[in-house]
Amino acid sequence: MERPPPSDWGRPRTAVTKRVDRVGEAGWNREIASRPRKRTKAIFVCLETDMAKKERKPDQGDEKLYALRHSAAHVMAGAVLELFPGAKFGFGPPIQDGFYYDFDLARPLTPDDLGKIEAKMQDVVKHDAPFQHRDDSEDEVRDGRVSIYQHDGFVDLCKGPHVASTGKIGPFKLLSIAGAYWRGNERNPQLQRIYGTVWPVQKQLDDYLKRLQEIERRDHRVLGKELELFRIDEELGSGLVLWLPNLSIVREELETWWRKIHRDRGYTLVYTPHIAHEKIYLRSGHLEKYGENMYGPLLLDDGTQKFWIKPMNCPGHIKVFQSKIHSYRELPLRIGELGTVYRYERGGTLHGMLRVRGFTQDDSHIFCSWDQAQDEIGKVFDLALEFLSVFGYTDPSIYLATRPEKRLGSDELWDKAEAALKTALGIREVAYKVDEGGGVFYAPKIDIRVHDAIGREWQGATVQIDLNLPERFDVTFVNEKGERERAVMIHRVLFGSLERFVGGLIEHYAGNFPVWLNWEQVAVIPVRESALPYARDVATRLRTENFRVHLDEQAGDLRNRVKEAQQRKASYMLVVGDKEAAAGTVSVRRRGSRDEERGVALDAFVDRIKKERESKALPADFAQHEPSAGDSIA
RNA sequence: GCCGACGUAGCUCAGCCGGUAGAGCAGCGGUUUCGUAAACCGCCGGUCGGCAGUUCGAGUCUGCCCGUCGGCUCCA
Repeated sequence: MERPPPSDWGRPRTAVTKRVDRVGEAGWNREIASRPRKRTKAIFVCLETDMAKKERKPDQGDEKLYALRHSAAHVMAGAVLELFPGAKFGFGPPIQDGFYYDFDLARPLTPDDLGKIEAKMQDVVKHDAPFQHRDDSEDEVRDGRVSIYQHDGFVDLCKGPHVASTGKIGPFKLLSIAGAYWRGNERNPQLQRIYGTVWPVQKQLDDYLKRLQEIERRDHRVLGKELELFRIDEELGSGLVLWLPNLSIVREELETWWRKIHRDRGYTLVYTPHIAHEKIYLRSGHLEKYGENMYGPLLLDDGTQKFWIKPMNCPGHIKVFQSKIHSYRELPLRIGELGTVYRYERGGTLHGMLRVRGFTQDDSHIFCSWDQAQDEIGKVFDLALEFLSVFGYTDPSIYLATRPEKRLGSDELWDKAEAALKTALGIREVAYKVDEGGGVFYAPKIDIRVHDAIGREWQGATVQIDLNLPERFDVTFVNEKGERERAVMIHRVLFGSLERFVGGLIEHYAGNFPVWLNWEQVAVIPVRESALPYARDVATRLRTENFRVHLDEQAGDLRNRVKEAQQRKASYMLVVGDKEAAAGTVSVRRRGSRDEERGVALDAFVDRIKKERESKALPADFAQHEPSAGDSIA
């Protein structure tokens, strides 16, 4: 079946086309043409547009890696063209750890094709054909200069840089096939994208592939099954998470701690309903702006009453605030809730616990005056950093996301809000990057992104100044002059959603939770039946200290029972036999370790694990890996 | 939602060109009493994602739907 070509592709020609209409947002405007077979197989035109002149993105690698990835992408494109005559080409940029290239082909690619393409690429690499650069061409182009790279019989018109010759391309591997919209716009036709990776030396490729395996091993969906953490049941509904008993314990601990740190910081914790009358979502603008994602309506009283399931907690918190008139003396008023919301996300976007349809936000709305706003933002900011560091997330980077093109509220308000965020960051002297236009339609925001144990970046916390709802709901307080004044509404989350956060934690810890969160803090394993009474005493003692203990009463091989405790990810295994019973000691073995520490006094152990629990210490088997070596060549 | 792949017992997977399901682990019942990552024997367990269709006959072929996975788009 022939798919229609992307709408703004050029017609095949015998020479480089001169039709260059406009510069796309993606930066590279290109036309495709084909030349007589023998000499030239395909031609790309890359104009030097503003975007093209822009610096490389940091994750595309330094200049050498960029060239390597870029060159591999072009060699791949050449190989694809040989195997699929008539193939058309989209973009093929370097990306973090590799490259991709988009193609329009007569038939869908299969995994087998990847091997064939790889083989062709190997041939080209063996050939060691030089990448030749020409700075102009015989072709007319309205604006910009044409820059051509050529290797073998294959001509690329693009800006480079490339490696000197195809032989300089290091070990590579094609990884996956995926669909991708032409120019990233979902109204456009879809192309087939091949992802690949390439490295200067074999060891780096091996390391990278090992890292991919490590990521797979940590996948929260896999660990979620193995450790009985959560389940998503088709019959119950996709995107809806069942927290199994083990993970429920983790959540309970997190929530308890969350409540404590919020009460300590002057937050008022509330509960609001899960469904609400249509009126409120008409007023808030949610139905208009967000209706497609909302569950509902629920029709009652013959359809005259409409209710919707809440997708956000803000309207409820505003109603809490408005339950009485507030004096400036009461501000800032910090209203917080572990608020469960439901959003109908498109099917293809769901992903384990990281992208679901029902989730609980640790949501807070801070109502204050403009004078107080930057101070409040600063406090949230400090809290967020403190909070994230407890989990061992490191190397936070801060982004200030400013007004997007499509937005609500006057420029004057946006100026004020952005200024408040900036000042808060400035006072704390933190380095931050500006994400121009990255704000949401109703608010500029500060995002905190952190790195996990294997160097991946996660969205940590976000702070926004809402410019929409205070107006719509006429949220006010009484100022010192006795006048009603518009309140500022700061919206913030720390976890984001508990589902996403905990899903991320599973991967971050690789299932090895610290003592304070672990569902099985101690496994008590008697060597044989004769030690069972003592084992019971040990378990009882620990339970008195509020530890979660698994007492292993089954008969069987000790080795096997230790293995099972390791597999359940118990933080500690206490093996007790007749010797321990006589001495009042335990033999301590830590999760992940093959060594045991014998003859530890029970009291000493209790003391140790209590300290570990109270300090929320990261587990001994937690290792912070180096961030991806990926972006430069040492 | 879109492109592609996939969907067999609680889990991981086998099942050749269509002839009416098989293993390991888990579970259960025994046996084993054993000092730190898999003791032995037996048993139970499957509307082969769902609904249609082709066929004498479908887990195997076709269509639609649901779900999952890799991405795109979107996002907490």
